[in-house]
Amino acid sequence: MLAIERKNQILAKLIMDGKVLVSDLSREYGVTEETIRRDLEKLEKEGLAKKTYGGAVRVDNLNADIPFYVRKQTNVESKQYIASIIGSMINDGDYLMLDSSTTALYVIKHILHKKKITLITNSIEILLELSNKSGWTIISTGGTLKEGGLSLLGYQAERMISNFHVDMAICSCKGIDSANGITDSNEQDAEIKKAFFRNAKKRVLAVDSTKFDKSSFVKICDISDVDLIVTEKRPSDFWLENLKSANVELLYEPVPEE
Amino acid sequence: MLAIERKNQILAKLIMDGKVLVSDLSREYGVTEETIRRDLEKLEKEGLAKKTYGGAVRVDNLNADIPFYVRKQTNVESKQYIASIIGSMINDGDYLMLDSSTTALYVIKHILHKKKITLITNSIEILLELSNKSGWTIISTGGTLKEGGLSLLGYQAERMISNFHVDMAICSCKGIDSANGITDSNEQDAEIKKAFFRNAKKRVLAVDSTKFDKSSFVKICDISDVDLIVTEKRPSDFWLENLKSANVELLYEPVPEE
DNA sequence: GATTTTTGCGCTCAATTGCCAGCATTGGTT
DNA sequence: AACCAATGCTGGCAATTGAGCGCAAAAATC
Repeated sequence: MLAIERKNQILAKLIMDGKVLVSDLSREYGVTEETIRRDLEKLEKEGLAKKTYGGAVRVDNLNADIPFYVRKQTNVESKQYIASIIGSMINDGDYLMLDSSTTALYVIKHILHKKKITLITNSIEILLELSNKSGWTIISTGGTLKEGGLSLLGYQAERMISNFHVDMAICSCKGIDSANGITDSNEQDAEIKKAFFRNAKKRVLAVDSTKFDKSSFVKICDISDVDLIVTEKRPSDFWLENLKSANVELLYEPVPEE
Repeated sequence: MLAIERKNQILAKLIMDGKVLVSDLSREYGVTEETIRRDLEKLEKEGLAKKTYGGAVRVDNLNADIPFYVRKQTNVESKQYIASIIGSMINDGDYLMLDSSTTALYVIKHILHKKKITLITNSIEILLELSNKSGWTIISTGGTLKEGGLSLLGYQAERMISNFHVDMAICSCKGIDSANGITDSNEQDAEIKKAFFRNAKKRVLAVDSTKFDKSSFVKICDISDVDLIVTEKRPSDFWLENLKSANVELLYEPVPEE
């Protein structure tokens, strides 16, 4: 038996059982315990096992599996909070559009208990999250896979979006600024968001407070083009006034559910 | 014996058995171990093997890196083998369509080292697998997420597919039968495969040998409509004759690469 | 027939494994 | 809490086996 084969089998056993014992493995493979320890040592170096006295245990680094998830998850609490507010506005039977943001994914997690949701998204993570969901209608925009990301972009996606009209579109952005409006860091993402907003009755922008007074390269739309902005804490008086005059609703606290 | 011939036989053995030993192969082919090592070196460069002390193992991170969807992986060896044959037919710069089958996913894993591939797929797993790939163009068909699955279906997907024309479409099926042709278990999947085939110059059907003489509910197309069938072992004389008269190419062994 | 590719040989280097001695950890006992 | 025996761990060493490299011969290709 090849050394690597033994190592792989140990890994498989480790994954299945959660733990392995040096003594067992030594007997099972007919090698000395030192050899087993050296195998476990390698697995530990690869981040797949954690050695302990007498054996090793599994290390559950599901995050490490899908490299995409490694991206920096900034402001998780803010995004969760924003997502919970948005989630509380969604009702059974709603028709939604969601972009490919972390916040959108959190929104999904908050509304998993709702019935008969129909949604259109360009996020592959959302599709994955919902692959076991029954009773919903989940439509992917299709399009070109963004390099190094899990979102679908391009004119095919835009055209697909244009075929649908929904109650509410939920998008995020990179910056919101009174001079430049709502902006994103690249054209393709911005175009998708434009398309979402074009085809939704209610346009919801999810932005954590760090995005205020920032602007990025590509304009998505004017501030007055969105219907509702959801953030995680009370913006400055300037912004309250600004949004009010632009006739944009603002939420930074949970809404009482019906 | 030609060097390439030996290399292909080693590959076949590797895929079927999961591993090969340098010492065995050296004895079996009557060449020195260096020669075998050089063969394995080439296979490793092509991404088809992983050299290790004493031999080589199949690139079998496949089982390890799809931890969530631990769906029953039937006939893994057959599918791997079929995928390697198909993979060897794909060249840098090719335009492909791939359906949402396990075999298609394996094909992807076998061609990760190719350059500038453009592909269209309705498989979410393939999108995931390729989310970190740079230099390729990866297009999702979009469409409705299949309940309990990771594929995209529906007329939106079909329409997206109809916008593209590719060199080769690679699909699987549930059954192939001389009376009923090529069949699948549900209409939506079948429609997608029809669309793939409609828009491809070369239509490749990947079927493990258990699918022969089976038929399912929905017809995809006639046997004579496909250009190439790839399977993992020599079908019966009846089928050889049948496919020959239908003018369908058949492969069940690795093809010599250029 | 010339050129490129493949193969074999001899050599050195590297990897794997087992063994052993000494040290650390554990769990139970006083 | 201190102690002790059992079990496990670590690091060094040696033996075995495989790997890598350069070069020359053989084979295939043009």
